[in-house]
Amino acid sequence: MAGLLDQLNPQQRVAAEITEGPVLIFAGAGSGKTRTLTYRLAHMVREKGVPVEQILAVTFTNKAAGELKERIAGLIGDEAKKLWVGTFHSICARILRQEGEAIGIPPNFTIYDEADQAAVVKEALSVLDGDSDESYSASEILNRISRAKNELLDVQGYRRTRKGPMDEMAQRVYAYYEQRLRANAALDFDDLLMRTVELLETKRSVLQRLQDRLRYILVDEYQDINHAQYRLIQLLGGKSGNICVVGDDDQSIYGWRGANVGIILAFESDYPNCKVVKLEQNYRSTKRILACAHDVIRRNAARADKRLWTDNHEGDKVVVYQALNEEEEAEWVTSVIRGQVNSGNARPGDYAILYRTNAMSRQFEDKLLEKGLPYEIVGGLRFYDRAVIRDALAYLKVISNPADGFSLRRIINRPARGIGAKTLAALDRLARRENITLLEACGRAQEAEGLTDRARAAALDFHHLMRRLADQVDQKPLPHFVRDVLDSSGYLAALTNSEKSDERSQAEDLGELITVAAKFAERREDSSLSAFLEHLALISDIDRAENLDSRVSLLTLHSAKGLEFPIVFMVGLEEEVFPHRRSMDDPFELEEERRLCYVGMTRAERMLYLSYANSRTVFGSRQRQQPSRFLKDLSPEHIERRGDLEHLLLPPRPKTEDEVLRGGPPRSRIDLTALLARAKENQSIAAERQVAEGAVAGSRAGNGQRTGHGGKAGSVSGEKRFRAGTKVTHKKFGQGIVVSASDDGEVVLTIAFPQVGVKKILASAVEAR
DNA sequence: TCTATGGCGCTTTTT
DNA sequence: GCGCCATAGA
Repeated sequence: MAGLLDQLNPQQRVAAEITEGPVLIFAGAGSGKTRTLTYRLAHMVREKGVPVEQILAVTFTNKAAGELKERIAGLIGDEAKKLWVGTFHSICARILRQEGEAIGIPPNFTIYDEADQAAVVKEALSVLDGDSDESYSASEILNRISRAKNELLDVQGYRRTRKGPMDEMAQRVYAYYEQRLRANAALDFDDLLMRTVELLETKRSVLQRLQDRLRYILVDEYQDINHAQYRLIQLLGGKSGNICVVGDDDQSIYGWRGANVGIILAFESDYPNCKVVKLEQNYRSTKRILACAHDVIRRNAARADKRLWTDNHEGDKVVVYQALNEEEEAEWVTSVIRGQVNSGNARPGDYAILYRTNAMSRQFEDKLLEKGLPYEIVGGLRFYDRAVIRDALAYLKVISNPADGFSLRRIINRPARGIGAKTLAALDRLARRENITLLEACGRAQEAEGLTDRARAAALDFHHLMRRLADQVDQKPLPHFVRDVLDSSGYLAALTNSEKSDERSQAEDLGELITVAAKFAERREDSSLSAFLEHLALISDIDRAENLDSRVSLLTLHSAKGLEFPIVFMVGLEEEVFPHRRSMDDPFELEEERRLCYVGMTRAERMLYLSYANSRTVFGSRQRQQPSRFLKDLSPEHIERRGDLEHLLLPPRPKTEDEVLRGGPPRSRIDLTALLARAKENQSIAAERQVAEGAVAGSRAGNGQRTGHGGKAGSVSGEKRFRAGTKVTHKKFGQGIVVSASDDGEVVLTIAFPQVGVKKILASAVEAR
C-alpha cells in the first residue's frame, strides 16, 4: 500500500511530514489546508506511532472541529474519537471544569454571554456613575474590559495602562464587574481563556500534567488569535515544543475582537528553529476569481511574502452588477439564481450570498421566499437571543448554579409572582448583609426587612420551587427535565394560554428548546444540564447551520471564513457599507476590510458575482451610495459590468427660485428611454420567473429555514398585474414606468418618474395607461 | 406592580 | 425602521 502522504502535493507533503518541533504553515485560501492537516494527523498516528490522546487540535469553530475529526476518522477509523479537537473556548471550559477549583473556580460555573455581560456592566454603571452626568456606553466599556482580558490584564494591570477618563471609568467598572462575576460563580468568554492561563501559570502541577499528556499541538487559523490564546499555546507546548500552527495573514479578520496578525508574523522569531512551509497552490477557484482577489489584497502593505496560483480553468469573468437600490439588487441576485437553477446548471445549495452586516439579509430573504428558493440564514436574529429562550435558560442556569443571581433576577418574577423591584431590593440587601446568595435570601425571606407578608410568602414559594427542581436535575433525562422546569414554574402555561398570539408563538419557541435538548441528549455522551448549558454558550451561528449544502446560504463575510461555495454573490459593495463606515478613518481597520473582501472573494469556486446599489435605505432613510473602492481595484479584463445605470442619469435642470428657497428638487433626472430598455430586461426576467414559479408551485411554503418569519403565499402581484416596464400614471408624480413589483400582502411598485426620481408606491395609487 | 406609550439611538463583524 | 428603555398611568 502506498504511503498516506502520496495523496499530497510536494508542499503539502512537507507540511505533513514534519511532526516534531515548531512548524509554521502558511496556507493560502483554497490550498487544501484541511486535507493537509487531516493527512498530517493520520500520518502521525498511523506511521509515526503517536498515541492519539497526545494530540490537541484547536480550530476556530466547533463545526470545523467536527469536520476535522470526521475526516481523520475516514483515514484512521474509530481511534479518531480519542482525539481532542475543539475551539479555544471549549477546550478552556473543559480544563477549568476539571481543574479550576485550584484557583477558586467552582466546577459548575456559568458562562455569561454578551447580554449577561452587558447587564452586569449596566448595573455597575448605575451604581458607580449614579450621580455623575457623564454617561458612558455599556458596550464601549465592555469592549475595553474585553480587550484588557485578551491582553491578560487584570484590574491592577489595566490601571497601569489607562489613559483617559473613559479608561478611568472602565477600570472602576472592571473592578465591580469582576467582583460580581465571582460572586455569581460566572465566567465570561474572555475569562475562559484568561483564567486558564492563570491556572497554568500559577499551578505548576496542573501545567505539567497537561504538558505531559498533550505532546502535539496543532492550531488552525493562527492569524486570528489574541494574546491570551497565544500565551495558552506557549504554555501548553512549552515542554514538547511540538507546536504546529496554520494560518494566512491575508485572512486575518478578527482584529476588532483582539486578534493580532502580528502573532503569526512573529512566529519565526518566537521559535527560531521553526520550519516554515507555504501552501500556494489553490485548488478551489478559477484563474479569474483569484486574479480579482489578488487585485484587492495586493494593496495591503503588511503582508507575508507569498502568491497564490492555480492550475484551474480561467473561468468566466467576474460579474459586477450595478443596481438601482437594495431591493432591485436582491431581485437581480435571486433572478440569476432562479434562472440557473431552472436551467439545471446549479442547485440551490451551490450558492452563497455574502454581506457585510446581518441587517442586509432581509431583502434577500424576502426575494428568495418569493421565488420559492430554499435558503438558510446563518446568524442574525438568533433563536437564543429571544427573550423567552433567555428566560428559560435563566431557569436552567440557576438550577445548575444557584449562585447565579443575575439569571435569578431575570426569572424571579416571570411569570408574575408579585415579587417586584422593592421586594427584590430587600432580598438583595439581606443577601449582602448575610453574605449569602440571592436564592438563599429568598429562602430566608422572613429575615428581610420591610416586606409584606405576601411578598415574603412569594419569595419562599419561589425558593421552594427552585429547590425542588434542583433536587430532580439528575433524576430525569435532560429533555424531560427541561419540560418539567418550564411546566412547574408556570412559565409555559402562562404563555400557552395567552390570548396574545405572539405569546403563544413564544410557547412554541419553548417547545423548540425542548427539541434542542432532546437532540443534544441523543448525540452526546454527557447530556447533563451543565454540559447542555455549556454547549449552548459556546456554539456559534455557523455551528448551528445544518443545510448549507442543500440551500442558498445567506451569511456575513465573517461567518463565511473557512467555507467554500461553487457560486458566490457578494452584495452591497458600496462605500460606507463595505468598507464599513466605522472602519474608514483608520488605515489598519481599512486593511482589515480589504482582507475581509479577499476572504469573501476566495470562497468562490466557479463563479463570483459582485453587486452594489445606487441608493440604499439606511436607518429608514434613503441614501445615495458610491461604489466600493474595492471594485476600482479590479482589472477590467477580468470583469464584466452589468446593469450600468450611470448613463441613465441626465444632468439636473437648474433649480427654480422657489425650489432654491425650499431646498427641494431637482436631483439628477433619469433618461426615460434608457430606463425603459432596462425595465424590459427586468420584465423578461420576471416572465421567465413566472414560468419557473409554475414549476415549483406547491413546494413553496416553508422553504425558509429561519423560524418566526411568516411565509407568504405565492401571489405574484395582485389583481392588477403590474410588471416591470408597465407605464403608469400617479396623480401627484405624473407619468412613470414600473421598475419592479413586490407583494407584501399589498402590491408595492417601484416606479421611476422622470421628473421626480424612483419611488415606492402602492399599486392601488396608480393607473396603468 | 404591571402595562402602554413615546422618544431615542442605533448596526459592524462573534467565540 | 425597529427595538429598547424610561416614564406615566391603571
